[in-house]
Amino acid sequence: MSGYFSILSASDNTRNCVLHTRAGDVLTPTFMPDGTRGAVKSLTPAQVHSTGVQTVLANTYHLHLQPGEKIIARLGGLHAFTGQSLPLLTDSGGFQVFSLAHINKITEDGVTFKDPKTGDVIFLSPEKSIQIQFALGADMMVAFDDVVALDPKGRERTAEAFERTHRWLERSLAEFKRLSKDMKPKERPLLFGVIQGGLNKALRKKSTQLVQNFDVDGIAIGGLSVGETRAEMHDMLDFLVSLYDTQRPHFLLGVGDPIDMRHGIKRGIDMFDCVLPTRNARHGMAWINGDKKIQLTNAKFEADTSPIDKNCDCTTCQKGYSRGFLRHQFKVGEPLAGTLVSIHNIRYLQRICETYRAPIRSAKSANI
RNA sequence: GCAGGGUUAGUGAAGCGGUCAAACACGGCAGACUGUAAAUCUGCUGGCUUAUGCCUUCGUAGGUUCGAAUCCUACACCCUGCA
Repeated sequence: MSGYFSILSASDNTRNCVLHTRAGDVLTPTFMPDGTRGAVKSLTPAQVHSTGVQTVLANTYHLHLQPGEKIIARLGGLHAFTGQSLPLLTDSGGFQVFSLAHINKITEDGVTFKDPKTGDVIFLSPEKSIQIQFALGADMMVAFDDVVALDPKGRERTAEAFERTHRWLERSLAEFKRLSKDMKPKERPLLFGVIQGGLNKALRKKSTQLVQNFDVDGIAIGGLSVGETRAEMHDMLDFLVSLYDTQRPHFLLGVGDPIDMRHGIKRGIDMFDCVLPTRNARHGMAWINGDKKIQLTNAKFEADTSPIDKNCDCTTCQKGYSRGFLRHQFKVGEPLAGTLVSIHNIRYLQRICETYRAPIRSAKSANI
């Protein structure tokens, strides 16, 4: 924790900070799109950049499986490989333990996966995950955690996953320190530990304290947006806000609905990542002013000449692509439609973050 | 001209006496999607209406039968051989 994180201002629990990564500074609050396999689906790095995004995610599990970190390292590391100069954050693969749950075995040592496509059996552990993330060349990393669903079956495992996540964090951090010990402070990546505990507040509180007792650079909140109701998620964010170490960044994993982001930002969250803006874009959904959603594939847009949102400053809306055009491209299966709406949706989320950044800064400078 | 095959809902295509308003696919309409096994998945898709209801449909017109998309006859159109 040596000067990599600066708080510019804070108003109530909404924060305006700068995260200094080895690949550049990131202003928060910020939304980071998911480029799971090395690309934000359907977008070029330049298109991603056009949305004002400052960081892109990639996934340890998926890239390990294909093409493998050795190939990526040979191709120059994640930045050169993906053509993305922005700071890159890799997720640990912990979420895949959860999302691919029916094809894995979890032991204390780690997790055994079977690739649903190739049948390849692979093993992931806290050490392995960190090693892969180093090999990939990530600027920010996430410790390998144990995520559980919030359905009845998952809830039975909440305590177990909670405890294991902390044991795994200890191992993740040890491996992280081992692999970064020869790096200069400004050259080393940042590591986020993950809070778990399901919807159990006592466990969540304990988890927050335990994770923050470790020498991790950032706090990630995991295990939310995995099937709970919006009220349950918001309630947990309300509960956690007073428990965070304010001197470290707070990263809410997997949340990217506008309403949830606004709720999170007001409760101390600095960073978000989510597949929602891009996945839903490919499925024809666009957010418009007021956090409302429109389904561009709907017949009513057939002859609609207006852009997705006339108040939007994204390149898709600025270039005047009409709803009617986008609907047509969706109906004929043209990938361009998903691309154009992905740009719009990511920009929409990024603009939400900017609206929470700007007022705080201007308020502060006004006070000065 | 002769012989054979075919004509089914928006399209393609099953069905070959009752359990057929008619499989399935596509198309159409709508919904879902929150650390991406996701350009995916789900529902509806003759009409009226929402009921274990009625009505109209399987090229056209007749017929057989308690009952026909399914059998018979004629006609129309299409395809393939032989002339």
